[in-house]
Formats: sequence, C-alpha cells, structure tokens
Amino acid sequence: MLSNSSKYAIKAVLFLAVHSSEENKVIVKDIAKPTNVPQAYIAKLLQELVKAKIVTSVRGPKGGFYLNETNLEYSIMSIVNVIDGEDKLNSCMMSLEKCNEEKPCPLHFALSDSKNQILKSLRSKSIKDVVKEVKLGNSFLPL
Amino acid sequence: MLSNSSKYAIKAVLFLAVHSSEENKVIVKDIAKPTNVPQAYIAKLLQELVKAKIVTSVRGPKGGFYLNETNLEYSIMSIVNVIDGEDKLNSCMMSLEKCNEEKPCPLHFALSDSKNQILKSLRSKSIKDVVKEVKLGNSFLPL
DNA sequence: AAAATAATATGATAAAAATCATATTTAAGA
DNA sequence: TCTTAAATATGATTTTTATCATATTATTTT
Repeated sequence: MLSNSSKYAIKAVLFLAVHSSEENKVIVKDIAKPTNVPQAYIAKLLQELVKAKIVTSVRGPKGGFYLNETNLEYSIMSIVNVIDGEDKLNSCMMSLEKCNEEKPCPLHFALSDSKNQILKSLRSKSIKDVVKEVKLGNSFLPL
Repeated sequence: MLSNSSKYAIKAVLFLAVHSSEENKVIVKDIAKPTNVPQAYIAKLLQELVKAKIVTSVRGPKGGFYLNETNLEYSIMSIVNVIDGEDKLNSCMMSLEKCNEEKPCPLHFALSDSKNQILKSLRSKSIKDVVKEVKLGNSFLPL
C-alpha cells in the first residue's frame, strides 16, 4: 500500500517536523541515522520533497533541511503523492479497472470502506497535527 | 498492501469458485485468459495454492483445477497468507518494529483501525461467501 | 578569492518482484 | 502400451524498486 520510499519519506519529514527549524537545520546524515534510512536514499527522496515544496533546504556550510510554517501545513497524503504518485492509493485494492460502485468487485465491500477511511485520515492529517500529537505524548517517534 | 501475486491468486481462486467443480475442471489457459493474468505466472501461483490445499488439481488429460467443498471454506486471507506470507499484512503500516499499542507511531491511530478492519474482513470472508454474493448479484466478476 | 561544507544531479549497482520458458511427471484414452 | 494432455518443477530473464557512489553546484567562512 505504502511503498518503502513513501515510508522513508514520511519518517524523514516527521523527524524534521519535530527536530528542525530555520535556525536549526539538519543535514542528511543526521536525518538518516535516527530514522534508520540509508543516507544516499533519503537524500534522493528529500530532493523530491524539496522540489514539491514540502521540505525546505539550504546549501553550503550551515545548510541543511528544515520545515517552515508552510511546509508544516502539508498533509501526510501529499508526501505519499509526491513519492508514489497520485493514483497509487486511489485505485481498487484488487487493481481492477472495471471496479466501481455500480459494478463492485467481489472484495469491494470488504475493503473499500476501510481503504477510504485510510485515505481520509492521510489527507486530513497535516504534518503539524502529527507534531502536536507527539508533543502531547499521544504518539511516539522512535522511527 | 496486497502484492500483485496475491491479487492474481485471489482472482484465479474466485474464478474457479464460480466456474469450476469436480466434474468441470478448468485448465490454466482457461483461467489465465478471463482473469487477465499471464499464464505461466498464474500456473506457478496455482501450484502454491494446490500445495496449501486451497485449490485442487488433477494432472493429465481431462485434468485441470477446481475447488471442492473443503477448498470453498478457506478465507480470502488464507490465499494472501500463502502467497505473501503470514506477517506481511500484520505489521505496522509504517513498518516500524517498535510500534505497538503502548508506544504507537505517529500514524498508528490514523491507520491501524482501518487496517484491522481490512484484516478482519479478509479473515472472516470465505471463498464460499464471495460466490454467494456474486450469485445474488451484489458483486461482479469481470476480473 | 580560496577552502570547506552542504545540497543537487546523475547514473551505476544490487535486490526483489514479476514474467517467461522448458523439461519432467502423471493420468487418460486409443 | 503408446500417445497425448494436462499439471509440476525448475530455473532463466526482465522489470521494478531499492541502494550506493560520485561529480557538480551553491553558500558560508576564512
């Protein structure tokens, strides 16, 4: 459902959301280690996120990555969309072209409600929301 | 979430559930075509399903695949378990080792309820149940 | 201006998943 | 018993995904 790449990207963004700011940028190495993601790999994903304006970067000494206020407003879904593409999550779970509400496939009712709920959650939850929960101690970040 | 292989396997099994019987066996070619699955590929998956006793096979002329009464009792989940392995679906959606109810990861609440619901559906729905729904016209089989 | 430090761009390699091909075994029917 | 039609076993190839490596560009500091 979520690709490895998406999971990595989410991890990196959440890490930045909690640990970075414009005054406190974080370099790839220091994102890779605590999130358990190969450095060169996360570097590549971060580049895509920067292009999509979900993450902010500054080159050179004292440079690094951070999330600004605008970045924090993005939804978790938007991260997935950038990395895996828009349609990936939106299709029938059996990958059946012809499946729809009028002609549902045999697993449609078993799966689609729950899947839609997942989509809704990912769309409605912003990065900022997640940070809030972590700060309140409702969820945890050993990524 | 579901691998391509699992989706193919489910398609093949559902096709057999509706179109086969001991008196009316179906050969790979005639499973591959209507389900839109490459023949050599589905043949391999069917072998695994036969080993797991979810599908019955007979070799030689007049041979082929079919589902007997026992086969029909298996759940959709059991197909997935055979093809993708037992744990695949049971792990945290972020693939975080340390995520659990006491120390939930940031996406735990957003995702785990829905995911558990999907698991429950897949576990409780038998192949026979699906056939019933198709026969009642509640769902459709152009796979 | 030069040196150092960081991201960025690009592409190579490795691993996994999906797909294809072929020889072997089994059972039916002539 | 021989031929034929089917599954089965095995492994090769291709494609996709994941991972690694390196040269380039931008920015700060000296």
